[in-house]
Amino acid sequence: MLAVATNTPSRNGLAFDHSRTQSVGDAVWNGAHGTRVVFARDTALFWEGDEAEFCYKIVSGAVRVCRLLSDGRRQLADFVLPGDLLGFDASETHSFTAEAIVETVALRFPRRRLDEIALANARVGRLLLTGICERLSAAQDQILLLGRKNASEKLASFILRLAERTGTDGSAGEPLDLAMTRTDIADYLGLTIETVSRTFASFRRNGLIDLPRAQSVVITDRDALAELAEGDA
Amino acid sequence: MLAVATNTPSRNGLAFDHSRTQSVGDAVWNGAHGTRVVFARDTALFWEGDEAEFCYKIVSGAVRVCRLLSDGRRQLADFVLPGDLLGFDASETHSFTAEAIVETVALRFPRRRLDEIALANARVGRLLLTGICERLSAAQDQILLLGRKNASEKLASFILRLAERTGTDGSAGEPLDLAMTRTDIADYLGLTIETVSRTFASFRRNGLIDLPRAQSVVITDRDALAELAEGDA
DNA sequence: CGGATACTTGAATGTAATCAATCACAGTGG
DNA sequence: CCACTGTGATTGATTACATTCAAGTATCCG
Repeated sequence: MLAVATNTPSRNGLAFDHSRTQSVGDAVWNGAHGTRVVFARDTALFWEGDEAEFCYKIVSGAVRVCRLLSDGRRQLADFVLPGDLLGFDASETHSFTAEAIVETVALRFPRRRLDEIALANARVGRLLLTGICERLSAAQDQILLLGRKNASEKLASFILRLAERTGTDGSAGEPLDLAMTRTDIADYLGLTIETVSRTFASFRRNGLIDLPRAQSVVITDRDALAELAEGDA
Repeated sequence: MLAVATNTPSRNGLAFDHSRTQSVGDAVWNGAHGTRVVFARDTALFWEGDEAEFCYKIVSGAVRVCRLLSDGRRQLADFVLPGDLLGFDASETHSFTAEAIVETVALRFPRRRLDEIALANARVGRLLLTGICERLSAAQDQILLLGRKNASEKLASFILRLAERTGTDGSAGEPLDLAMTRTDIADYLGLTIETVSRTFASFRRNGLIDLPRAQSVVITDRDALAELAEGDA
């Protein structure tokens, strides 16, 4: 399986090699079942309301799953990273828009065909089920975050979860590189860009993180961040 | 399949007969695969952190899926109604607590056994996948609600969605009966009970709903509620 | 009827949003 | 080379919405 590097070096923090999150059943995804497709930065894999013709497994890059209210308010439901599944809507149309935030490679599967495969091979069906359960679990974490955490707790949770998902430790030697803009972070955490910026600044003043650049985070007090994230502080 | 009525008449709004939401594949759930279990009001089906030994399909009643922060803040991730699936965690332990909010009847399946069945019968696997996709879609709706809607929009969305899911039209002849307390509603919408109460009062003052009792909602201006819910107002 | 719980309402406070400048940086073109 | 432009990020001042704190009311159940 190819792991194509992003062509936007300044925003490649999420452009991991798929092998990093490889699961035991990945062999099932290879072969003739999926088509390898590439999306440039800021292009849509599909739009909300589109017929749900295809679903995807992300190989490299990063995707934002977002939805709009009619007056333009935007909420990101998820960042989808290599190894994750995308586009498995229960209905016939996609309920969210999916956009690449860096150049992204994905395996694309016609839903109809994947359905046939899953019916013929129950092991494939189980892989799908496991993948979707993981997205559901992530969604429930996000619900807790959005409903009951304050701005500091939200951002602390975000930083730690991103480090975990990307396999980056966030130390000075291996800073966490944010692929997404402050706008994306704000729309993910249910905040405004100003509040995100102020909270980053507050973390830096209090010695929790360092910010050599706006897109680069060095974790300097992981315990304090973890306490904040869990609401213990 | 039995449809056992709740024994708490004043809070039976969600105690539907399962047939109301019956899906074509329900026959698969019957037979020797699942054990029928009954949970009294305010008892847990399982706790966060429990080994995920069983999963469930709700037959009648209603369940709240909730999670706590260490200082006691609570967030409900979902209300699970008849026909819905529950407890399909990707990990070995449940990440949320599930509690019956009225007397609830469910079919209980050992995960291990269900896994075997799904591997042997791909149609069962597909039913599971469809059910989980529906929970994921509901979770993403909730993420938009929690992240970007204000108190009025949240409550309007809640009222309309509950009416839709329960098949109640909410008119004077068929009022919507709230099975859950203001505390549950507040913890579901990421608000306080006072704000929920004030918003109900405001809807009544403005002629959107009538509230003959605290647990009974009559929708008197569905269009206005719908505009609020979608952020158009 | 009495006690407990749930709900409602009021006043004050506080957190994050909004409105408004300014700064930093990258890319472009004179 | 350096002004010019556009975008993204930061910082400050003010406002607004929901929370918190505090009574008071209604409802349920023994």
